[in-house]
Amino acid sequence: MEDGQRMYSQQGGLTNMSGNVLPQYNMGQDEPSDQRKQEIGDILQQIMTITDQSLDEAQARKHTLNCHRMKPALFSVLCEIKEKTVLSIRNSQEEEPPDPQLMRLDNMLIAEGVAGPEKGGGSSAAANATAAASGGQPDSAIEHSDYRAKLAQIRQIYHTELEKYEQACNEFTTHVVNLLREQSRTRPIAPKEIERMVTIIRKKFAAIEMQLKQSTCEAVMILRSRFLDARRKRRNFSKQATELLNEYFYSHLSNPYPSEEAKEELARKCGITVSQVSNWFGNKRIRYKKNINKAQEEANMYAAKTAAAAAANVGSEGGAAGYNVGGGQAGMYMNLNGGDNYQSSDNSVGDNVQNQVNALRHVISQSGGYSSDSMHSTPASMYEQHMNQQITPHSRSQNGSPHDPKPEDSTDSWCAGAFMQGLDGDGDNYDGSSDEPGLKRPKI
DNA sequence: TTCCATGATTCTAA
DNA sequence: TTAGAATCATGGAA
Repeated sequence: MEDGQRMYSQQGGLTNMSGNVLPQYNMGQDEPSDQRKQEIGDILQQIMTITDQSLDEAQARKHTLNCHRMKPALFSVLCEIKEKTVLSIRNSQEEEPPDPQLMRLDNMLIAEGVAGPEKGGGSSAAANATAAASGGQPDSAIEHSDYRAKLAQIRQIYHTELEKYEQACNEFTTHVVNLLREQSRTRPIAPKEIERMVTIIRKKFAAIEMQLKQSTCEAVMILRSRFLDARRKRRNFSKQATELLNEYFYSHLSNPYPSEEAKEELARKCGITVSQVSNWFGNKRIRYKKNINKAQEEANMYAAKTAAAAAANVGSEGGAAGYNVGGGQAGMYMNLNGGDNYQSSDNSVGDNVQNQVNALRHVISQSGGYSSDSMHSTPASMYEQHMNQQITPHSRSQNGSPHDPKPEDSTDSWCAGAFMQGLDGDGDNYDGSSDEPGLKRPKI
């Protein structure tokens, strides 16, 4: 109230804090100046001591003050002072830009389908996420619905809490505004000051809102990692898929790097993604090298299996059917040498093709298909000759990846020479890869 | 419960 | 960009 006392100018008029003379309110021009001073001094004194009085006394005093004829003038002065103060505070608090962290949280919640419009939000986000992670696995639908349900639960909790928060914020703001308006009857409170108070309250509540959003984001992240993390949802490939992959691998043992087309074909046949095919071959190569003894057993098994399958196929179709082994797993295996399935991209011939050819020769000769001699006068013989010329260690795949194993070192890196000797028994190291695109094993 | 197989990921090098 | 290597994490058999 020191300020109030300073409001008196030495000239006897009311001044504001800047020392400007304030307008003379209806104080009665005929009253002596000393008396006016005395009255205002009394009012100020009463205001100063009002807090020392009992509640009843204060109420009575308040009423008296409210009815005092000088009250409006004094109130105006105090309002002006307050306005100046509030302005200075407000000027120091410029409009702040939106909190970037809050914006990030908002964006993420919208992207995840938790915030924003319900229509398709959570479910479509879940669908996209699961579709991306599942790679078309059959059980993805179950996990998708699970994920969707959990996401919907999070969404519901988030919206409930947000509603509570908004309600609490509004209630508290209304309460404070009403309180300030009530108080504005007895003390100068400018509307701008009330606005500022509302802003402060909302800012405080915004911190709570941020926590809510952050917690929700964390929950969504945990949900995603739990449901969509591929490692957690690893499933072994079907037996048939593994068989197909192994057949391809062991038939291309000297150069087990399927081209993109071959990968796509394998992926399609195995019901997995191209990435999974790539992963499988990556793992297979490294694990084959690490445990070559076991791998040899496996390779022998596949070679025998393939030869048997081919023999059965040829036998069932009669000798004239010859090399048409395009159907079935064995067919795929054999077709690697020039059939329809895998040859088109890299023209590589199966490493153990010699075994197969020998087996086929044996079976076909027994079934009267053709003799060893007859082969030399048929297109098959040309193919055979071609293959026999391909004794160069290994070919690179046709797509020419910079990391394709070089012919010189691929044998070493794969120990394929020794392994193929184990398979062939004749040390042929049969690769049969062709640099001539489009050379296909003709049907006999 | 333990151990092994296996699919996926990450990092590094070429 | 791809392959190799190491590693992680899970599934499944013993």
